[in-house]
Formats: sequence, C-alpha cells, structure tokens
Amino acid sequence: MNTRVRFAPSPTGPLHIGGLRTALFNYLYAKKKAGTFILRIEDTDQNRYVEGSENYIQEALEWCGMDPDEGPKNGGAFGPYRQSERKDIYAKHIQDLLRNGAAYYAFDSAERLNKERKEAEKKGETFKYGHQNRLRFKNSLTLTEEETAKALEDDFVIRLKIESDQTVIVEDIIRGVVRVKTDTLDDKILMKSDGLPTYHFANVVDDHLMKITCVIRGEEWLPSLPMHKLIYTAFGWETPEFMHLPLILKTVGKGKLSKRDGDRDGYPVFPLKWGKETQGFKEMGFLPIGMVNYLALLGWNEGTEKEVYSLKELEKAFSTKGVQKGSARFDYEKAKWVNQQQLQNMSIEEIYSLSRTKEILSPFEKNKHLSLIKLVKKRLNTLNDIKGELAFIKSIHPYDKKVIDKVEDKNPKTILEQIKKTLIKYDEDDLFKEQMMSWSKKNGVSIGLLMQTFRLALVGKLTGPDIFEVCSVLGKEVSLKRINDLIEHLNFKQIL
RNA sequence: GGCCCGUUCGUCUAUCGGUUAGGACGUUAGGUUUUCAUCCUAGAAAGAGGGGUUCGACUCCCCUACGGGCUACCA
Repeated sequence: MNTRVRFAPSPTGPLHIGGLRTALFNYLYAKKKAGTFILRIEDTDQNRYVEGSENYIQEALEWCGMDPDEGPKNGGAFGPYRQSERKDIYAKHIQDLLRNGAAYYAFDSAERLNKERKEAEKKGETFKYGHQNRLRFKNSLTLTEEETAKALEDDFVIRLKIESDQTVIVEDIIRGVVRVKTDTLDDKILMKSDGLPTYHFANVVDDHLMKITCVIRGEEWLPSLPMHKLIYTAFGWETPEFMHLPLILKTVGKGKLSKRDGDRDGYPVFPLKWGKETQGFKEMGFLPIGMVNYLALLGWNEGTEKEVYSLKELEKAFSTKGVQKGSARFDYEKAKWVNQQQLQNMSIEEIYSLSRTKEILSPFEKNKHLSLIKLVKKRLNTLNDIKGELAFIKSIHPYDKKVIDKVEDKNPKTILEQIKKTLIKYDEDDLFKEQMMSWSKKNGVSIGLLMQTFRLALVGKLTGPDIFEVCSVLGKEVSLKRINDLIEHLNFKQIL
C-alpha cells in the first residue's frame, strides 16, 4: 500500500515552528517510504480564520523545500483539500452515524450547558455531556421522533454516542499501547450548529477518504485519540497508524514555546515574516536547511553522532525509531550553530545565489558582491551577519578610542606613510603584503603594531577579517584616502 | 480537580541489564591567528526520589515528586 501522510494545519495565523516540525516529520516519513505528502487545510472554524494564513503555510513549506505532493495549490486525486469545501462530504457521512445510532442530535443551548458546567465546577467536578447524564437533556434520545423533527428546524448539533463501561485500546508508534475507559470520555460534538464539522469528525472522515496510512501530529491530540478510534469503529473503518510528536517548549520557564518568547529574547519562532512586526527565520538570515536541520534534531536523532544533515540526508536517515518521547526546549544558540555549519558547507556562489544574500548586498556595487562574500564568509553564523561584517565599508567613524590610545604614541604616522608608499608602488596584493612584512622586520616595528595601525585606518576598530584582504576589497583609492584621513586625524589631535 | 503522556550534564541527545554513562550547543582554561571570529586541545557538568525484580539496573515493574498536554458548538 502506498504510504500517504498529511500535514493538516488550521489557517489561524502564521505557521509556528512547532507546526513546521510536524510538517517536517510528515515530509520525512513520506520521503523515506517513497510515499505521498499531503497538505490539508483545516478551516472549519470560521471565527478563527485569518486571511493569508493558507498562503503563508504553502510558502513556508516551499521555502523549506517541502512542497506538498497534494494540496490546495498543487491539486490531487483526493481533493478538495480545504475542509470548508468538503461540507457535502461530511453531511453525507454524518447520516451514516445517525442511522446506525452512533450519533444523535442534541438541542441544548450553549447557555444551558455553560450553566451546567459552572455548577459542576462549584462542586469541584467537571461537567461532561455523556452517558451519565445525556438522558437529562434535550436530544433525539429523549425526544420523540415528532419532537425531534420539530426541534431540527432550529439550531442543533450532532454528538457521538459513547457507550459506557468499555475500554478503548489505541496504539501510538512511539508510545505504544494506550488504554482509556470510555467512562472518562464525553459525547463529543461532531457537527456544529453552523453545519460545519468539528476537528475530530472532519479529521477522521478526511483521513479515511484521503487514504492516509499514518497520522503524524502533535502530542496535544493524544487525549482525543481514543475518541477518534471510536469514530473509525462507528463507521466500520480501519484505523491508520498514529504517531504523536512531543511538543516544543520555551527556552526557559514553563510551557510551550510562544511568539512572546521570541519577541522578548529576540529570536524567531516563525519560518517567514508575518506582517511588518514579526520576523521569520528567513529574515533573520537563516538558511532553510539551517532551520530544518535544527528542527529535525529537536525531537529526533539517528542514533549516531552526526548532527549536520542536508535535506536529502535527512530523508534517507529518518526513522520513527529515533523520534523522542519527551518534549524539548527550543535553543536558539544551537539553531545558530547548525545554521553556521550549513553556511560553511556552501560555496561562495551558492551563498550568493540566495535571494536573502542579494537583498543584504544590494547597497554595494554588484561587481564586488562575490569578493565581499569571500571576505566575510568564514565569520558568518547567519546571512544577516554580512551586514555587520561589512559595516566598515560605508563608514569607519568614529575611530575606536581604545585603539587610538594604544597606537598614538608609537609613531603611527611613520607606519602609515610607509603603508601608503608601499601601497602606491605595488599593484599585487601578495607583493604588497610581503613588502610591508619585511619593512616591519627591518625597522623593528612589531607586526602587531603595523597591523593594528593599518586596521585602525581602514576599519576604525580592532575587529574584522584579514586586513590585507580588506585593503584589497576596498581598493587602492579608498584605502589611501582612509590612511590620509587617519594621518590628518592624528595631526589634529596633536595640535589639541 | 479528572484523564493522558513524559523525566540522562544548564540545553539537545547516545545507551536498547554488565560502559571510566558517549557526542553536540553553551561554558571555563589553553593553543593557532596582526585583532575579533573561525579552527584545534583540554576541563567542569547528568541518570528526579523511594521501593521492588535481578548475581547485576539509567535501562524492566510499582509508588511519589516534578514537567507537559487535554478537559469548548478551537484546532
């Protein structure tokens, strides 16, 4: 049987990295088994629908290199892939459950139920609409056929009728067998009064109809798995396999990773930007594989010491055996390290081919772009680091006072004049460097002092790439000007 | 509260009854480098607690603690 898995997000905003990791594990599982990766949009809650989310999800997946085989954009033989477009399908299927007694109509108002809930809460109990009390309420179990028909003219919901005193046995690939007593379950709503299905119902129907072989989703769904199993059973359908992924927790403190954590600590929790305020991994200068590789490591490992993977390598190496049971904390430092490793594995040309790189390099002359990347590549953790590393090209002022102090009383002008003279005379970078080195040796000027003075002139501070390479990238003209500027600055200081 | 899931260095993790409990991020100390970064070397750092089972338990079982999730006409 062909392996088919699905990623089924709700379009309620940008895709969180927790969701993205679920997508990734679905994708990897599919690739590993040469199966089909499906995107299904679960837009059954119209109140929470956010414009642009679906597009965001699709773009995020594409950016990661995980374009779905089937989905709203790419089509497929099992569509439509938006649940809002499958209303008729749900309407037809709910009739089957109504007919065989697995589901029933319920007419209680939301107010009535809220009241019950509050009263139960007062007594320290949890209100459940189920076998204990369903006969107390207004539903097709307690009403006559005639009364029911009449009540159907107004709002109604359809509930799953869960039999008491039974044990549901479900199996999760990474957790094993889970047993739950039906007495602890309630008669979940399958169809809402707006005529749309709840997640639970739509999910089961679609997974069956789309021939999903393995349901891979977040751990938050584990508690409702027994109920889902009951729906499969009510239909007489075979259940797919299930795999519930551990959650991603905050870096520090309690609870799930949230957007607020990212805002507070300055790291992204979304792949792409959302609106003007929220930056994504892409905008922060991450490579898609940098982010994806880190996400894969968060909750999975191959059992070896390998940590840096290409997408293809992940596809090959992935196995459900290596999926973790416990939840993991998000660690931005490690994410940056993974990205750095990926970046260093790329050639200058590959780095240049990225749109984010071109964006960052746009203020500089095009014919210098490649040599600029070459200059700073080794120093990059993210693409965005290019900006900071190249800041000296635009401006080097003010000079770092500490360096001025250090160099000031050590004949900097003699050194600068010598650099100038040599730079004018020699056109070849290597030769220039060689000449300067031998000059410093001959005249008892320490190499350190020479370099620092030179660096002060060209960069204005003590950090940065190799100073001769910097000189070469800046060009003779600019370099000479900067040396003259520093000489003037020192003269001016002397007068004072 | 009830139900479900989980728990190895600060963090991500290896270990599938017998190991000096390994690796990575971070951190500390050295080294390389004109500087910073990179890179290299070394160090500190862990089996939640208590009971079993066993010749032997991080590994299997139970309890407790802690963490997480669910408990909506949200997903």
